[in-house]
Amino acid sequence: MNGEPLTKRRPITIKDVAEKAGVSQMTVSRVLNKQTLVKAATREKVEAAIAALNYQPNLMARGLAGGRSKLIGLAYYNPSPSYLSELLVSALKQCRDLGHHLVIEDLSDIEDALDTSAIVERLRTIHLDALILTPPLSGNAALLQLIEGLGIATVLFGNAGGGGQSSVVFDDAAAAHAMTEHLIAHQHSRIGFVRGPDEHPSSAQRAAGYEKALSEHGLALDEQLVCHGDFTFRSGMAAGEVLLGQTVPPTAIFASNDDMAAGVIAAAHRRGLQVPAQLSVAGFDDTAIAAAIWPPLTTVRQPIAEMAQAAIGLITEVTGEDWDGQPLNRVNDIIRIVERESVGPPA
Amino acid sequence: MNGEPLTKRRPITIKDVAEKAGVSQMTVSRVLNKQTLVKAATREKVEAAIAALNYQPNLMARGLAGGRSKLIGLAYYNPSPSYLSELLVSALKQCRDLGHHLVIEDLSDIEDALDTSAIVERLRTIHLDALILTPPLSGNAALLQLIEGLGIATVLFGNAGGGGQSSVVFDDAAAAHAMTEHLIAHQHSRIGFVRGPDEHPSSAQRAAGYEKALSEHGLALDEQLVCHGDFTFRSGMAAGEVLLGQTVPPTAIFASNDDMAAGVIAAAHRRGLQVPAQLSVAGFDDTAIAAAIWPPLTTVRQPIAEMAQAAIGLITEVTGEDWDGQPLNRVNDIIRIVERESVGPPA
DNA sequence: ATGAAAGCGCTAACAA
DNA sequence: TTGTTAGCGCTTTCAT
Repeated sequence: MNGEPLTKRRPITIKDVAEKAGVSQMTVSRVLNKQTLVKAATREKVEAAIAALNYQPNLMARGLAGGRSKLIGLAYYNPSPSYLSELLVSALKQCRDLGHHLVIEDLSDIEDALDTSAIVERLRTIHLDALILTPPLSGNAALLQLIEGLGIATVLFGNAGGGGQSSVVFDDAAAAHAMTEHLIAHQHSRIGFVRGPDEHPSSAQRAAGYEKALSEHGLALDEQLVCHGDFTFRSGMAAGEVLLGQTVPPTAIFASNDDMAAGVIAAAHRRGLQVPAQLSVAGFDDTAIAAAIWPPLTTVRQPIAEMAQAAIGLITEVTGEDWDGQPLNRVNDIIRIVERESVGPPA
Repeated sequence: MNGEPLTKRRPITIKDVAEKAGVSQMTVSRVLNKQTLVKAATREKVEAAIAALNYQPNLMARGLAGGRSKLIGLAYYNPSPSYLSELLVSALKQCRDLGHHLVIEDLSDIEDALDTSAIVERLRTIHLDALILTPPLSGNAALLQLIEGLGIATVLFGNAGGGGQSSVVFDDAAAAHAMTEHLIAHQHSRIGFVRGPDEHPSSAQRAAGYEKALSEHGLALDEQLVCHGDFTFRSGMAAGEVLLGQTVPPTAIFASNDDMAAGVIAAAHRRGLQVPAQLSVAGFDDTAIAAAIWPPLTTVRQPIAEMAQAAIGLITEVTGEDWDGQPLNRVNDIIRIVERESVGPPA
C-alpha cells in the first residue's frame, strides 16, 4: 500500500530505530547517551536495532537539541609546522577514540592581534563543545577574557594562563635548565642562546632556565651570546650568523626550538664549521625535524603528543556531567634529553 | 576597549534580528543566504540589525534545517608531516575566506585498510557538505565507491581517480621527467631513484617520468639503481645506504619526495660523502624541510598550497546551486625546478 | 517581494 | 523504567 520508493534512500533516523525496536525515541536516545535508566533487556533490543539498521546519529540535530555538538575547536596562530602536525595528529587520534571531531581554526591572519573579538565572532557560530588554545593564543590574556564570555569550556595548551582555565602545560624552565646543564657537562662555558618570540610565555621560561643553569654553575650571562628568534628556521639561521660572527664565538648554541636549531646548524655549515666538532647545537621540542637533519639534533623532548592527548581527555572531563567547575591542570614535568649527534665537547 | 558586554546570556537568534528590523525571519534568512528576492531597502534594514545585534547564525541549526553544514571534511591517511601542514594551512585559510570550516579526519589507524566502511561510517555522522580525500585515499577505488553512496560532494586531491569525481591534481610524471632531465643536464648518467609506496598512484607516475627521461636521453634503466621507500625520512636514509653501498654507486639520487631526499643526504653524510661535490641529491614537493636542511635541497615544486586552495574553491562550485553535476577537474602542470645547493656536476 | 506554517533529528522537561 | 510533549534555530514550502 505505501509504495516506498526504493530509489530514495532516506537516512536512518532515531525514529526508525525506535520503531524497529518497538520502543520510543526517548529510550533510544537514552541508550545512545549511555544513560543508566534503561533496563538491560530493553537496551539490548535497541542496540540490536541500531546495529541492524546501521544507524548513525545526526551530529547537527544533536548539537541543536542538546547543546553538545561533539565538536572541539583547536585554534592556533602562526605555529611551527612540525609542532602543529605533531599536535594535530595526536589530538585527532584521541578525538576519534573518544568520539569527538576536531574543527581546526587557523587564526594566523587576524589582522589586528588586539581585535580579539574577530576571533571570538568566528568561534561563536560553530557551537563548539570546547576549545583548545595553543601558544601564543593560550598566553593572550585579552583573548582569554573574551572567550570566557562565550561560555564554552576552554583548555589552554602550553601556557597556564591566569589560573582560571584548565590547562595542560610543560615545565619549560626545567627543561631548558636541564639542557643547559647538559651542555655545561660537555665542558662548554660559552653557550649561546636563541630566544623565542616574546608573545610566547614559554620563551621567557626557557630563557630563565638557561640563565639559572648558567648562574648555578658560576657562568656569567653574556648578553652578546643571546639572540632573538621567532621560532622559524630562517630566524634561527640569522641568529646563528650573528652568534658565529662574533670575535669570540660560542662553542655551543642552544636554540629555543628545533626549527631554529636547524637554522643554526645551517649557518654553521655555511661557514664551513663542523657540527659538533667545532660547534655544538642543541634544540628544544624533539619534533620531526630533529631526526631529519644532519647531524641529527640533540634536543629536549617536549611531549606534545602526550599533552595533546591529555588536553582532549581534560575536555571530556570538563564537559562531563560530574564536573565541579574547578579548572583542571595537568603539568608535564618529565624532562628527557634526547642525545643525538649535534652536541660534543668543544674543540 | 570595546563596549560590548562580555557575557551574553541568551544567544542572538534570527528572531531577534527579525524583530529589530521589523521584518519576518524569512526575510532575514534570505538576506543571510544572499538571495535576490529582497528589496534593497529591506536588505539594508536587515543588515543594520544584524550588525547592531552582532548576530552570528547558528551552524547547527542551519545544517539541520537546510542541509548545508558549511563543514568540509579533509581526510588523510599516514601523510608526510610537511605535506600535511602545507596542505592544511592553505586549505584552512581558504576555508576562512569562504566561510567554511574544516573538519579533519585522521584515518591512519583504520585497522583493515579494506574495511573502508569503517571510514564511511565515521564520515556519515558529521553531515559534511563535502569531502576532500588526500593521497593515498584519493587513489583507493573501493573507498571512492563507498563514499559515492553517501551522496556528499567529493573532491579528490592529488589523484584523478576513475574520472567520476572532481579532482585537483598535479602532473607528477612531467615534474619527475623535468627533474631527471635537470640531473642529466648536470652530466649525471648514473642516477639513482627512490620510489614512493605503491598505494600512492603518484609513485608510479613519478617513476614513469624518471624512466621516460632516462630513455629519451639514451640512458639505460638500471634496476639496481631503483630503491623503494615509503615517503618517510627513515626509508630515504635506508634507500640511500643501499644505493651508496653498491660497487659502482650512482653520482646522483632523485628521491620521490623531500623527506626521503633528506634521508638520502643523511646517509651520504654518514658515509662521509660531500653533497653535492660527491653526490647530488634531488627531492620532490618543495615542502618546508627542503630549505631546512644542509645543503638546502634542489627539488621540484608541487604547488600544494595552490592546489589546496583550488580544492576548496572547487567545493564551493560543486556544492553551489548552479552546478551541472559534471565533475570538475583542475590539473596543475606548472612545473618549477627549485634549484638550491644539493645538485652539482659529478666528481 | 514578503510572510506563515511546518518540520529537519534530536534531547530536555515533565508525565505516567 | 518508559513515554509524551515541546522546542533548539534555521530553512523549506506554500501562501499572499
